[in-house]
Amino acid sequence: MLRLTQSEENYLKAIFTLSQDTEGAISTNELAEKMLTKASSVTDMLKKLCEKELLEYQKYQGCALTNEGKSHALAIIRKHRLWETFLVDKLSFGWDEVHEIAEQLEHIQSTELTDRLDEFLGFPKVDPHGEPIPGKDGRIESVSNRILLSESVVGMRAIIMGVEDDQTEFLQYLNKIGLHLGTQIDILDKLNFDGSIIVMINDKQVQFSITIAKQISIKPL
Amino acid sequence: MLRLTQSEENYLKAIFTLSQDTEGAISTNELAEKMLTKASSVTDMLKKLCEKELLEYQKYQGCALTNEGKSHALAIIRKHRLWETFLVDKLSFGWDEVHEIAEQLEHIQSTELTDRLDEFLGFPKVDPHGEPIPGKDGRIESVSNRILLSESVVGMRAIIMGVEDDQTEFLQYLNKIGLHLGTQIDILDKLNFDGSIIVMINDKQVQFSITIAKQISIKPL
DNA sequence: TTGAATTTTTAGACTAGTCTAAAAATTGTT
DNA sequence: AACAATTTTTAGACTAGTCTAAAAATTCAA
Repeated sequence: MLRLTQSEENYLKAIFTLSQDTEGAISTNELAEKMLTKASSVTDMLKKLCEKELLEYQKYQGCALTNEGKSHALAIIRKHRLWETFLVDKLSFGWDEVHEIAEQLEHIQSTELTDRLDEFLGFPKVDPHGEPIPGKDGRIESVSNRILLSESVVGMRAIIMGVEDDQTEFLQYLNKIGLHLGTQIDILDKLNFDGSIIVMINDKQVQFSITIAKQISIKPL
Repeated sequence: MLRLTQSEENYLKAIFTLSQDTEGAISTNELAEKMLTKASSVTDMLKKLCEKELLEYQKYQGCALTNEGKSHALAIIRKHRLWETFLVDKLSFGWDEVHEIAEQLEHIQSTELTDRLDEFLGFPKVDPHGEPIPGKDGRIESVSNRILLSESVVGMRAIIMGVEDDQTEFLQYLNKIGLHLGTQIDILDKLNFDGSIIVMINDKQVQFSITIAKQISIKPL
């Protein structure tokens, strides 16, 4: 397998995740924003990754991962989520403390290590934030009837199934209001003018902005 | 604490280990050989590390770590040895399979992670090769009456206490002849002309060159 | 459908780390 | 103490990844 730099790996991962909720090609600017870098840097990297056949790229037309590129991205995501699971399950870190460390650990090169870690953890299906962990073969087991909190309807009762993992402060906030994986919630109301959602959590009312509601996934009961 | 690149960390570690068995300053060439690089590259790096006050360096006079530099080096060695212990104890790797992976893991930046790993492993005192693991504070507990096999005398009976960890093939060879930590050996003979040592291991006679004998440490019984 | 706004690319520069080749300093030997 | 051998440094170049500023392409709106 092609050996990649950390930077190349980070680009692949970013393109993959952006592709998850975007139809068609990913634009240079979109990617630059995600990578906290400049469009010109992105262009350079796209040329290089295209050269290596990890993605398709045509000037001014954005990019899309090839199968090769996708499987690289999935391998990195697999490592990231396995390491997060290790940190929480074995080293007792909080779910809000592991993202940064996993960002480093995901670049460790050794398939053997990854697979043994997977086994050591008991082949977990999801990471501490509820995100599915891709298998050895890169397959992600589809998670049943999950929707975003932003797509819920008033009156619904649901279970918290997953949250975005990349903002420490967001996770700390969830901790503070007592929201964890498996927590039961009731959708009390939605405000039409700004999309805010009012939710009952452990007998307390909490209001989520639409931005937050898009970062939480739930399973309706 | 000062943030260092992987390359800078590798130089510090190399200088530290070379200093262990060399009196006075480490020469540029010596370091270049250890780092598998050119003397000119070493000179550049020494200037940079001197600038950062991690070592003392004067043109043509070699270098020596400052206390700051030493404690950085010890922190990296601590991480390396803890990760090796993790790989062998928890993920069932062989002692001959872990060096390369630990070379990557030793650069993960998180003191919290290191200390929790230490705890998870039960605060081990030595790694799978018998090398002592520096503590949080950088202190290495002195290992009692260990000598190099090369310094043994004929007729001596001893226990294997440690081996160099950085050559996979050497470790595989030791596996093959049934030599592990704790194995008992008898020194049968030493050949004056080349320094070879003939040893009895599990009722089998084995001959070690002086080069090998310097990479094995023992405790006389 | 054309001109303005936006997006994207190019050109050129910078840093970190490395290299080769040549110059300079040190060391060793007589 | 002087010269030869060795070691070390300097000078200049290269790659990867990034940046700024300017040019080019695309998109959008009147």
